[in-house]
Amino acid sequence: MAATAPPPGSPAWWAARPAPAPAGERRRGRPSLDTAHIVDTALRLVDEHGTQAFSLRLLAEALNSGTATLYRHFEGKDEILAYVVDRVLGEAVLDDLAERGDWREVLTVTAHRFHDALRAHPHTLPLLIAQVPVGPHGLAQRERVLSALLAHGLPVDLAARAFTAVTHYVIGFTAQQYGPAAAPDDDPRLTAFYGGLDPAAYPALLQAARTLTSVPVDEEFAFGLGLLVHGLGHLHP
Amino acid sequence: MAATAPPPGSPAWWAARPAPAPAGERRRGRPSLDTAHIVDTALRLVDEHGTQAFSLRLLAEALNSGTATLYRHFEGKDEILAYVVDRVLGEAVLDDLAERGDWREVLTVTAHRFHDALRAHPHTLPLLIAQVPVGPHGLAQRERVLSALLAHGLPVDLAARAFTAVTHYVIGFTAQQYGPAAAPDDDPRLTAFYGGLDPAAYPALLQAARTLTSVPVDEEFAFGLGLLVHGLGHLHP
DNA sequence: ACCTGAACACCGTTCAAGT
DNA sequence: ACCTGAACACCGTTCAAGT
Repeated sequence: MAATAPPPGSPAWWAARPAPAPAGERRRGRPSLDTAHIVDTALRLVDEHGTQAFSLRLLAEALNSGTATLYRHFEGKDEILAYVVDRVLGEAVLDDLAERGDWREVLTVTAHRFHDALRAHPHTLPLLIAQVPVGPHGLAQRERVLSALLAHGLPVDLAARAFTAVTHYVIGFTAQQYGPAAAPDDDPRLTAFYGGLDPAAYPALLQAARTLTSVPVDEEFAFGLGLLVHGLGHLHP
Repeated sequence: MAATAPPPGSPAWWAARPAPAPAGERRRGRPSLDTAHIVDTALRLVDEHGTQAFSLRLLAEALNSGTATLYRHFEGKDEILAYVVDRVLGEAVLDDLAERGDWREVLTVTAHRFHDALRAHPHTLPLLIAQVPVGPHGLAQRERVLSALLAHGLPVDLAARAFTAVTHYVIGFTAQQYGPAAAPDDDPRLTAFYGGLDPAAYPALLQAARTLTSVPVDEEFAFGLGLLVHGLGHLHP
């Protein structure tokens, strides 16, 4: 009867959490450590040291506690990381969307804000990918954006699909551009890498690389986003 | 002088590899294990057990060898996983792109093939996100697609940005839809999850969820892709 | 009742000892 | 010269012993 336990971060897993909406404290009365403080500290450590170097021992030490104590607040490392990802999504929530001029503006502003939030925490991107963003903050973001799109007259099916297309684009773009392995734009090693390729073997790629490296990344982000918004405008003026 | 070592999978790291183009064997003469066989086995294990459960001890056992032996072929776990990701990208390479009717078809076919390749190996998605796909197969894919787009008359700057926008969309979409934490479309727990949300707190989200769950995922993928291609057509007829 | 040191079974990586 | 068992310093997680 009891199927395999759902992986932390999946919808089924979040559904089993105490309360989807508020943060507050959880689990066994009023423990000595605040859960929000644990998540904040975990995010700071992931930002500073990366996912690889993040460990419960490191987290416990930063909290002046022991690893065993963490298990009184969370089920384990995966649960902590699921809350870290949701915390990052919380930074993408905008509450003035309804005041925007039209649905195009809502979508564009949402994408840029989401982009900024993810960019601020590049080491969390591989974690975000492994999860469906349906934690409390993820749901809040989705509700606000969809609500604003509907308020501006976009049909519900278009609004839903537009949200999916835009957020997926933002995640993919940010991950590739600012992910853990990405090089800075002006990294001489990147230039050296392309310069070291055989022009006979990669003619189109090298031609494109010359064009791309001269274009600011923000413009490239806006370009793809513009394609999506523009294409959508063709379906609903 | 010597900066910190570049992370495996980054452009700088790939640049330091022996040869960007061919596969073949590498490192210290002719070792007892074929590197391609190691990578194939590693991919199989990641597919079967997930990134989390994959370990060098598991890999060594599957190869009837010891973990120390693996270090005679690769620098470590990260390097093996970088090659695993590039191997998956190899499954997305198409070689009949030049025969397509126009650049729209090239882009659409590329996206679907990429989507299929990633979907076949969902556990590699978090790894792909952590990397810039500039291994041998990644470069081959990029070169072929760009070359076909140029051959069909797309200006080089549009071709480059279109490739980026489409691949990033595919990665983001596939990760969210088929990633390790994603639930199957028809998972009753997903329905239960949305059904358990407070309709007063999430009116727009629930309205959208009803629409979305009745739409096949493939159609949703095609929808976003269509937006990108259509938007691009507005810039270059 | 609540907390946690110390142990458990792992992990990636190294290296001296084998052949 | 090449290979690898066994060790090293970790890791996430558990639980009996402390307060």
